Amino acid sequence: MAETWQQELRAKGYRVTPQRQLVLEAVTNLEHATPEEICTEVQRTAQGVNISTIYRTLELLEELGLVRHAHLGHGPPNYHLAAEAEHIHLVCRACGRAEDADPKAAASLAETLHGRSGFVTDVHHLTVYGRCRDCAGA
Amino acid sequence: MAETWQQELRAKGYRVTPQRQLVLEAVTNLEHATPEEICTEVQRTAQGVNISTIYRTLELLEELGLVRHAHLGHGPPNYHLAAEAEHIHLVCRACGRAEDADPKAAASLAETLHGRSGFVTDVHHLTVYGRCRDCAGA
DNA sequence: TTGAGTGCAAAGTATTTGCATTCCA
DNA sequence: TGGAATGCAAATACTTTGCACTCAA
Repeated sequence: MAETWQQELRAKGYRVTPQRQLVLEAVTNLEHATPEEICTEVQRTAQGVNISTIYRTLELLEELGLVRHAHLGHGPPNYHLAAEAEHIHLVCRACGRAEDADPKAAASLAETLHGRSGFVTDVHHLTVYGRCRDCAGA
Repeated sequence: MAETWQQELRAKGYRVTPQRQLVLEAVTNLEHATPEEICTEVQRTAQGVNISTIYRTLELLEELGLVRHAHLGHGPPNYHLAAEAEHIHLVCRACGRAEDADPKAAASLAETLHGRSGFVTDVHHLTVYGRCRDCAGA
């Protein structure tokens, strides 16, 4: 059976703390959330947890490959589980809403870039700006 | 002959100021620059210009469609002339460097997204994260 | 026991805003 | 001249850091 993330943490000399467990749970439950939102979620269970711990933990979890983040426009980054189904983000510049899309749409892009520049695309980090159907129609 | 941007400004009730001219010149010369860098460039000519004017001016110029911006990672956004040859940005998550690529690579992506969700992709705002040839090899 | 992890407060970076003053039209 | 634009300073948003204390191993 696969190694748990707790075991992986310990194996690398890190410690398993309640804060880390809560942050990972929050990322799992919220699916897409900013550090601030994750903090709020974590504090529902443990109100003492500080926002700086959230930042430090997210950095660690990302380093371990458990979570990923994407930049959806001007604001803070958006975290989600790495294990979640991969997807790309479509952000509407008019109404600001974000929707998810199938990463297959970017397959040809990734292939082309790799062929031309040797660039290896991180598809689940892809954010596409534009106008959603509603705003494009207007 | 085409309307100049100065005429366009006046026609919309805005004023043509030295600051606005300098900001547009800076964006033109620097090609890719953050608000901070644009401010520094502008101040080489007019040292009194304030950073807040840079932000306000960039917002205006973008609204007029003269400049565009893209988010290249964590830092501040990156401005360039809208008239510049369109391109997409490839940002390496390992070394942090950004390179430009042909927007044609994203044509199929844009087409797919439009077909499936009606989303109109803003191709020149596209930033692709991943690993550049050098870092991918390592 | 001990040093990695945390909370807290302060600092840092990026951006926005209120307001008195300036200057384009 | 009148009001849009600017400079300045303060405020805001997001994130990082230093340090003393805590607790997982």
